[in-house]
Amino acid sequence: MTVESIQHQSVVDLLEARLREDILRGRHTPGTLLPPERELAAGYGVTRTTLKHALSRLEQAGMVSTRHGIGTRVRDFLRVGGADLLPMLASQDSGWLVEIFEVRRHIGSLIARRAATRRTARQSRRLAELLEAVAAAPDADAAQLADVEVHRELARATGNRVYLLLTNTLFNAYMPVRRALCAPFEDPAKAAARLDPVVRAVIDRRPQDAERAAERYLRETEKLMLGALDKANQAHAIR
Amino acid sequence: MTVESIQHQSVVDLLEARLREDILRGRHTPGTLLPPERELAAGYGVTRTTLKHALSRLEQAGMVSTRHGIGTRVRDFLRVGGADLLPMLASQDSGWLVEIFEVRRHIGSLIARRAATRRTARQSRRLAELLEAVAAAPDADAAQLADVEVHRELARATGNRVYLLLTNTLFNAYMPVRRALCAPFEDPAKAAARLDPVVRAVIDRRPQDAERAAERYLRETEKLMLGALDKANQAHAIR
DNA sequence: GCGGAACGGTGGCTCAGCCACTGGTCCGCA
DNA sequence: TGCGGACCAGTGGCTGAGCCACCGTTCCGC
Repeated sequence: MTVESIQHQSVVDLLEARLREDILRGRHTPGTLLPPERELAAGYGVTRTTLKHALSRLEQAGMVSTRHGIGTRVRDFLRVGGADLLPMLASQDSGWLVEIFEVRRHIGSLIARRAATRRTARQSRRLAELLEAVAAAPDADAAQLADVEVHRELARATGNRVYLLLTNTLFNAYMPVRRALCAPFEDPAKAAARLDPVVRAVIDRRPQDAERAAERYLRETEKLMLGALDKANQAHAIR
Repeated sequence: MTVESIQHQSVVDLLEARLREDILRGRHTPGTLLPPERELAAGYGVTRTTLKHALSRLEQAGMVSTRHGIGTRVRDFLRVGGADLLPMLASQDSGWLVEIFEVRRHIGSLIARRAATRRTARQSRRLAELLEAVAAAPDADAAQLADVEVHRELARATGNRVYLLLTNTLFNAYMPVRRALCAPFEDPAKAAARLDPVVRAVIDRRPQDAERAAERYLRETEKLMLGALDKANQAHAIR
């Protein structure tokens, strides 16, 4: 049993999730003012202090903006929000996953190409090690996490720290739902074999090949993930 | 003088900024526990409640992680953090700007290419309008904001909402320092002229041209921005 | 020797209250 | 009648004290 599987949902966490959901579902329209804090807190059955903690997080996430003496306004977050909204959007509506994967594919290819021209010797060694770790993973879950590490190292090998942060953002986006997406890693050895051409091309400094291999790898992985997801959804629908 | 005339920096805002700075400057090493909340609050001269608001934001930003009964640990945010850290990193150290621009160039080209194949008729019209708005901007500041709108619409024209969020993230990263980067927009008409080939190629559905034009536009703009920044830094150093 | 109870320390959350900011109203003066 | 300033009601900002829940350790009794 891993640490992350059991999340202690604190009151603030729950409240935040609920507020977010109410906003995403359109109960509070973008552009309008939320009810006063005292009223809202009473409505959700919590203290104003607790409500403020939750609102404060939503504000930092860019979903609402608060002004002293005025109130709290729901922002048009799809217009001005950043990629850090993705985790909550993805767990709310799986339509986002398709779009996330597409972008991941494009950017992943970019990263692989660039890593192939910039990687250091040390990073080559590390990539080889991490690929080994994928193959040696005891189960799908561990393989999935090991796979993420390989991609993090690829991003690091671009020599541009922003690529690493971007990769993290995209991974974070499907971390909350990753359990449903571990199909490609059921057989860790095969997963490692699919990933191998990418790592090899980067180590051998073949940018074009690296780009193509990454594109291919990401496309295959995506297909397996979404295939499993569809199947699950169908089973769910039948039931 | 009471408060900063323009900025409404609340206590929580200031406290958050200060904590962040202390972490970024290495006063609290990643991996270690922060002092207990009661102690930390006393140290900063605020209530525990207020401190918690600030910590709660930092936690959501991925810079610290709090566990009940244990304490608050400083996370290795460069390893696991997302792109939403960029605004604070960029305003802390201008070295980030160079890397942000590079990624912006790569992804901007990607977006232009894709927009050229996917844009709708409505989006074409809107792009043309927004380009007009850049040319008609009264000053550099307005031109810069109008320019951002064009890029947002380009991202929207990819048909993939994740690209819009990503674009927002990258823009947000240099929004805090954008005043120092308005050099390319001193002459709004010229700025619009530089941007014109990109918009035109997208409207005409010429993906390859759009990609190249975007690459070129972003490279030029970047050069102007960083050139102005260097000059400012030199002047600053001399003084 | 070992298992469970107790303890000290930590964060989670509540409560009641006062302060500060905003926008509108209303009154007094010209 | 027009207008400017004082006032007021409503809103978020912040406080301080307090209690609860959780964790790791220690210590005691079996």
